[in-house]
Amino acid sequence: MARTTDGSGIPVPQRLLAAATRLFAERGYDRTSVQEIVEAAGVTKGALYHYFGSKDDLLHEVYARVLRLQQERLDAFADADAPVEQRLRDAAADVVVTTIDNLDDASIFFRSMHHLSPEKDKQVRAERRRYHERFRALVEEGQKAGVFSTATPADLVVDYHFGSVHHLSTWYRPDGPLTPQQVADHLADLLLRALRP
Amino acid sequence: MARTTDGSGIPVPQRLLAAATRLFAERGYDRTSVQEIVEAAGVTKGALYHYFGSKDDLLHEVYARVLRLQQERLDAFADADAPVEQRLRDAAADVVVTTIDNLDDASIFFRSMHHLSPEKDKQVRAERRRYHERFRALVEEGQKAGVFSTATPADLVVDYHFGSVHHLSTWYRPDGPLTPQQVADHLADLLLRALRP
DNA sequence: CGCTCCATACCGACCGGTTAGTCTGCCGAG
DNA sequence: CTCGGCAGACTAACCGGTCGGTATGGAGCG
Repeated sequence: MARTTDGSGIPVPQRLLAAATRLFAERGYDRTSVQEIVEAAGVTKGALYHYFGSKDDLLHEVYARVLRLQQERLDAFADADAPVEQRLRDAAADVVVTTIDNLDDASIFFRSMHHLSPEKDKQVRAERRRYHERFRALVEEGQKAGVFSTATPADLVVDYHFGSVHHLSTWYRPDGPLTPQQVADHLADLLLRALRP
Repeated sequence: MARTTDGSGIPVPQRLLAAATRLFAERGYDRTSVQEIVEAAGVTKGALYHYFGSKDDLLHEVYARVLRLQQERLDAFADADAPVEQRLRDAAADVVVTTIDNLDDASIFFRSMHHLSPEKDKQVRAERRRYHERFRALVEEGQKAGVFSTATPADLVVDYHFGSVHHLSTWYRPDGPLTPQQVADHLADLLLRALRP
């Protein structure tokens, strides 16, 4: 049996990341001590600093994972072979479902950006920008094709929708009346309805 | 010359609140030390703890101010003598303008709620709820009157719009191409367009 | 008018406690 | 024997909050 696992069979780095994610979402980055993270992961500081350069690194890893996941999904929907209305609707709904499925990541994402070191912050912003622009391109495509209204600049439309995604971690509760898919359908519908010519 | 002012003529408690607001928005609540606040306000800790019970109290004051302001404005627009479409549009646009005019407060508001003590958090949540429900009532009124679509539950519509307001502090820059009023008109327009039957 | 006295406003050294990060060394696998 | 993987005691830097002390303006009184 390798030393890198305990009874759970999950490697130490991933256990640390999972514990950090949960705690960051629960109490916030600054209110979570390194000691708490390692205790939750069942190791000690030595292990943490063996795999990660700093507490900040841990946060950055959370961001990197979320960004990679969302970008991949958006690309898949945007590249699909379907009318632009359908592709936008699918992408808009998917980001909602994915966000709800990873609400911890989402609340960390939007609440703790300012805790990243300047260089990591720059990197994260660059990746977010890529994501935003891919989404905007979808809106612009529909506008040029005449199926979406041009009354509102595409940038604003994208920020409008992401605002609601951003906001999810504030109000969505898994034990509420709506399933993630239902919320996603409603929010995507609102977006598409706002874009009707 | 009274001791409660320096050359600026602004009383100490307000100077402390202003300094705290700026610093909380800039670096976050936990990253702002009490020492930094009192230095920025040109006083010492003795003065701060003379007027405020704790650092937490300072944060609570920021929340109280924002909530009072927004609630007053919403009530005024909602009680106006105009068609419901107009009242909702005005209220939706106004909250955007007011938020942009106080972007520091806004970023603190949505990023630092979890730093409030449980009782203060409860109080703030209760006031937010009142605000949310007043807004929702407007949407429901329009839905019952048949001027708004009933495809989406009113609660979700409200969360959708507030998501975009919430999001403003992330992307809006005063030196950008759009004035606060233009952004507000666009966002209110998106809301009303999404609500077309 | 002048003197006393006190509430208010504020100062700043200090305290107990916490924190991120370091470092030395053990341990078991290959 | 060696080396990655980890333990855990340790440190230096803060941090929020306290507290005894000081200065000032005005109220009350003779």
